[in-house]
Order: sequence, then C-alpha cells, then structure tokens
Amino acid sequence: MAGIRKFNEEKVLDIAIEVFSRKGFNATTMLDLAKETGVQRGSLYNAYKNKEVLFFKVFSRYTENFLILVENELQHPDAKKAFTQLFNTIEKRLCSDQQERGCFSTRSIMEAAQQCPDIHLCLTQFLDGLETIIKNRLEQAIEDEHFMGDVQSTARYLVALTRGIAVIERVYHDNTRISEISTTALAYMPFK
Amino acid sequence: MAGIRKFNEEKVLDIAIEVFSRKGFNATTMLDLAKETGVQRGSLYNAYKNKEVLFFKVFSRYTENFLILVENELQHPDAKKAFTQLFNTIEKRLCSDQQERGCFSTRSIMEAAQQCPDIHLCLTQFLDGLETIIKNRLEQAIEDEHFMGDVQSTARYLVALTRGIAVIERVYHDNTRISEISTTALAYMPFK
DNA sequence: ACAATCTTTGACAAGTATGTCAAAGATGGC
DNA sequence: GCCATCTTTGACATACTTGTCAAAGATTGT
Repeated sequence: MAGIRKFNEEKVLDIAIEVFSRKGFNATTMLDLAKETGVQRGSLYNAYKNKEVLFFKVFSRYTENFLILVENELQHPDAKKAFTQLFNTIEKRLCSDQQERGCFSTRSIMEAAQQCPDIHLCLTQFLDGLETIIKNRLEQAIEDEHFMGDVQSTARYLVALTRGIAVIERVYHDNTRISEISTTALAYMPFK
Repeated sequence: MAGIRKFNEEKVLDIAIEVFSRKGFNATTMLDLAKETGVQRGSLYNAYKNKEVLFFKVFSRYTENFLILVENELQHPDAKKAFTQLFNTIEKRLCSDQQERGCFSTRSIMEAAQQCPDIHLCLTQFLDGLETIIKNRLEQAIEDEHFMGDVQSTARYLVALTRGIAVIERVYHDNTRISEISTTALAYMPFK
C-alpha cells in the first residue's frame, strides 16, 4: 500500500476520549478534536467519515479497556475484597484527570446514544457486558460461600450503582464522597 | 402595567422540561422550544434573555416539584415502606413518558451544568437538598428504631443510587429492571 | 524512477443556531 | 380615548459546524 496515516491513531483516540468526556458529545466539535489532537479536521473526516463514526471508535476503545480492567480487578479470591478493589479502582480512574476517565460512559455517551442508534446499541452492550462480568464473579462467590443473595439482580444493582457514582463524581468532584458511597454499598451487601 | 404576556408560563416550562429531557441541553434549540410550546422564538428571548436562563428557570421548576414529591413520599411512618414508596414513585415518574420525568436531572442537567456555573450550582443544591431530606428521614428512622446504620453516608449512597437508576432507565427503558434494582438495594439496607 | 494509492491540507458550500432589533400589536391605567 | 409599557413578530446579522472536494504531498512495491 501507500500513503500511510501520519497520526498515531491510539493517541488520537485517547485524546478524543478525554475531550468527549470533558465537553460532552454535542459540545465537542471536530475543530476541537483537530486542535487538541493536532490532526487536521480534514484528516479526521478522511479517517473516520464523520463525527458519529469517530465517536463510535472512541467509545469502543474505551469500553474494551474498561471491561478488561473490571475483569482484572474482580480476580481477587475473596469476593468482598474483589469488589472493594474494583470500586477503589473505579474511584481512582474517575477522580484522576487522566486520559481514560470512567465518567465517559455516563454523560457523553448518553448524549450520543440518543442521536445515534448504533451508539445506543454499543452502550447497552457495554452495560450488559459489565453486568455479565459482575454476575460471573458473584456466581463464583456463591460457590465459594462468600456471598448469599440473588446474583442477577445484584449484578444489575451494582451496574446501576457504578453509573450513579460516575454522576456524583461529575457533579461534586469529591473522591471522599465516592469512596464513602461505595463503602456504604459494599457494607450493606450480604458478603461473608 | 400593560403588554401582558400571552403565553402560559407554567405550561411552557413544563413542555420545556419534556423537550430538554428528551433531547438534552445542547441538542435542544430555541426553535425546537418555540415549535413545541407554540411560543415564538423572539418571545422566548424576550421573556428569558437566552437559552441558559430559560434552562435555569426550567430546572428550578423541576427541582422544586421533585423535592416536594420526595418529602411527601417519605412521610410513611414505617421507614422501609417509606423508602420503598419513594423508589416506586420515582420509578413511575421515570418510566411514564409524562411531562416531568425524573431523568431530567441526569442527562440534560449535566450537559448544561458544564457550560454554565450557575446551573452547576443549582444542580449541587438540588442533590444536597435531596440528601438532606433523605438524611432527615433516616434520622427519624433511627429514633424509631427502624434503621441502624450511618445516616450521612447512607443518604449520600441513596442519592447516588437514584442517579444510577435514572441512567439505567434512560438506557434500557425497562421498568422491571428499575424496580429490581431498587428492591435489591432496599433489601440490603439495615432496616428493622 | 515510476505508478498506484492513500493521506494531508485548505478552501468551499450549505445548513443551522444564537441573539438583536425595530415595527407592530395588546393591554391597563388615567 | 390616549398614553405608557410591555409583548409579539419576523427579519437580520453573525457565527459556528458539518461535510465535501480537488490539489498537493507521502509512501510503498516493482
């Protein structure tokens, strides 16, 4: 082939994650992305067709990383410690102003999802994936006699809780509050 | 005086709540609002100065109603029933496509809050108000020996949970899931 | 070196949103 | 009836955003 892409796609997508997270889907313009990534607007259109497709790529990258992270954090053999570890990591990611913020899936996505059915589908698949990972870990916990409760509903409850925590972080920017919330929630859960 | 406003402000604000809820802050244009309310765009600018101020009015109206509702629902003398009642009502409001949807405070607000410090302040005050109402009810529950747990952190936890539920509703449009989540959460709480 | 192929670049067209304004229209008090 | 005051209305200017396109620039394989 020839005419190889000049920009580093991974870096561009990471910056785009950050920009979309900060400004939201609609408020982020292609010009914003061009400025912040250093890639010409025309190049972005050439590479990604349009804003929605670009966002789609960005979100896919984000979710893949996030789900892998969740799966890893839940590896700890003690169920309660596993979930505590997970929430601690989520908190860190939310509260550190780094490239990949956990809040990405909350504000920006919901804007985009409403305007683009494909993105909405991608969002439900992401949350379904999260639910499944959590459910699997809870089933293991049941086997280990580390947990007693309904696996399905608890998984959905925890997914909802992570969304709520992301919202709260976005509003208050206060990680004390976030850890307080997850600590309370985990304390109430029927772990053994 | 003279030159009285022709449109019914309450109706207009209620419609605006619905439109902002449905489309989000940025995606809602003044033209959208003009069309849906039947009020000319110029009249809206005359009455509210600009989009942000209009949104501010709309959100204020929404939060006032919502906090009153929460306070009422928590009146039930039995603490667990009081909170169950609250979540049931929130679920109904979320899932019925009526004028005042509970989700208003989630998506649209977060978009607006980021672009306007006044709205961000209004949002924190709303969540603080919600937290206070819940905290007061929990304190009562402690007195009644209906609840044992930390009042402050539990209130914040429940506020986060309501946000999470709103997000989930927005994504899945499935009220079975919503009631499953709140039922699970309430079952885990140390009510007596 | 050349051709084929893709990328980059900047200009362009079209559409859309915001906010302003002056003229016209109502309304209530005097 | 008349005036003062506010609202309504539609046009207007400005700015922004999206998406397209043709020309120029790079790169690889032969």
